[in-house]
Amino acid sequence: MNIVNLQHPAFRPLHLPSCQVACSSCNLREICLPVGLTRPELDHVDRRLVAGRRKLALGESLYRAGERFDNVYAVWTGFFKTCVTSKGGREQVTGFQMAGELMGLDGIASRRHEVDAIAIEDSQVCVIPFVEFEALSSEVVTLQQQFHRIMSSEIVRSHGVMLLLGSMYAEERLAAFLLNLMHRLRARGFSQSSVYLRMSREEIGSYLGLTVETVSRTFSKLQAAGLLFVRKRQIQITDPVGLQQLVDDAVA
Amino acid sequence: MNIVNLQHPAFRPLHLPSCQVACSSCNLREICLPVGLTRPELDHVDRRLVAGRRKLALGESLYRAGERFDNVYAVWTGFFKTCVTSKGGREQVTGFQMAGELMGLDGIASRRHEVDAIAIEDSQVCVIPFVEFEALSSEVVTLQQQFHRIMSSEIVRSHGVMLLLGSMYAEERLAAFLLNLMHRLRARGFSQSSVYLRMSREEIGSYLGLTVETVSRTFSKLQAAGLLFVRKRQIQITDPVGLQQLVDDAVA
DNA sequence: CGCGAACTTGAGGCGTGTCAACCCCTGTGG
DNA sequence: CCACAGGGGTTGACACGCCTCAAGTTCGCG
Repeated sequence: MNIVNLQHPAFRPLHLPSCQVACSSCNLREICLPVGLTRPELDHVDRRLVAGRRKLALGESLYRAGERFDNVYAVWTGFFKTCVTSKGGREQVTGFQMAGELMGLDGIASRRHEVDAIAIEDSQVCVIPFVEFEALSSEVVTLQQQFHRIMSSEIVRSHGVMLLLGSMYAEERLAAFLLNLMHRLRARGFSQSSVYLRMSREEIGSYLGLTVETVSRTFSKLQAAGLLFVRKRQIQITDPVGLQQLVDDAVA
Repeated sequence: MNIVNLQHPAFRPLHLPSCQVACSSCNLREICLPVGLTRPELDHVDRRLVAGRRKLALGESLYRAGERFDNVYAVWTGFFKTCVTSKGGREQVTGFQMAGELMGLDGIASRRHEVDAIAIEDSQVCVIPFVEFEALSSEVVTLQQQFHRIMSSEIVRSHGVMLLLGSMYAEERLAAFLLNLMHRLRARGFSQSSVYLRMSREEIGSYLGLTVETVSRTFSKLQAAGLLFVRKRQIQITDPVGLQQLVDDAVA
């Protein structure tokens, strides 16, 4: 009873906006920013990068487009979406972020955030002051390299989304979305066949460039094809190979 | 006659794959990687980042998806496109790059290139060995910051493309594309109303998630609406404000 | 028990893809 | 010089996938 992980959300005063944080003792250190850091490097990061934590309830925004950029954020628990909004008021979800993923990179260029980041379930993030982080990453080479890899991955991911939005049918888009989600969840130790979706059909549709109705119909179609079972937000993938083929065979 | 700019393509032995290069004397230093560097910093970069140059003919590839990643590249002259190809063989243009813009950032994460980069006119690029660049950027803070800004900009740009692909009509997409192009050309001292497009309708269509025919029809429609004149690849923007409105008013 | 939010399903319309014909321009070769 | 082929671009007719609008279901909650 006295060897419980005090880092666990259940043992933290959740109403406080922030508290002391240490990458070295975080259960996410193998999939988050400090991947590959040696013990001394980790300690160095702990001493220098005194990031606080911030707790957000479902629907709360971590930051909004137009706000001043000071920090990047690592998701610790929970789930987020990021959206751009056009002048005409149209909204496009540009991504969903889960534990260990970085948010706020969009703000580095202009020193203002360019998207909204909104919690789609009760969540907690590590706050990383960017100026300090940049300084630290000059000293800790591995950290710098990891940061560059993360930004690069985000660019690669966006290219995949462009391909999806530019040239795939609804079924293919949804299949690609689900496979990507399962893949990321699996890397975090969750089931690779069953998910409870944190996002609404509306949000999925916005991400995939489809309407709610089309998303719903497409779920039904994939179910009818025997690839998965749907019940509201509970998804059971029954034929991952078939789903993957749907994505791969996308035209020719 | 003896104060000509010897950096100019016309005065260089174009058949050589590379030659000595100096950021400090490059006419692009104010829009390329070394933006904001002080004179001593520039000199430092010149000494350490002995990038060669590489010349490519129209249609040649700078790198291909799957190839090993060693360098990033700065466009010096010419024009490039980058494309992802799905397993099914579908191709999506993910961007067009012009003088001063960086290519190859997609390879940092996996150490393999994830897209094809292809010259869409005779071009020259500066070759920047990435390992050395990363080391140098630890020393020259301004360079590191500028690099982060560039990667961030690329992420922001891709979000804009997602918005475009996910929720805009053909007219709006083409208008947004043209305005973006004109904006970047203007920053390089070119006319803000007239362009000769380096890319085919096919390539524009791939970038915008449209077919050749729709791109062609949409050009005609914009011309009929009095927003521009088209003659093959020669474009004359006659009503930039109207074009901008088309983009801004995109739904509500 | 009733209300609202999220989701599903159906019917019909619209924007864009598909297919095909045609034009224009350029380069090649007689 | 003209004939011809080929690639890029334009235009039209039609098909089809997805959006729109509308109704109905399920579930949680006051």
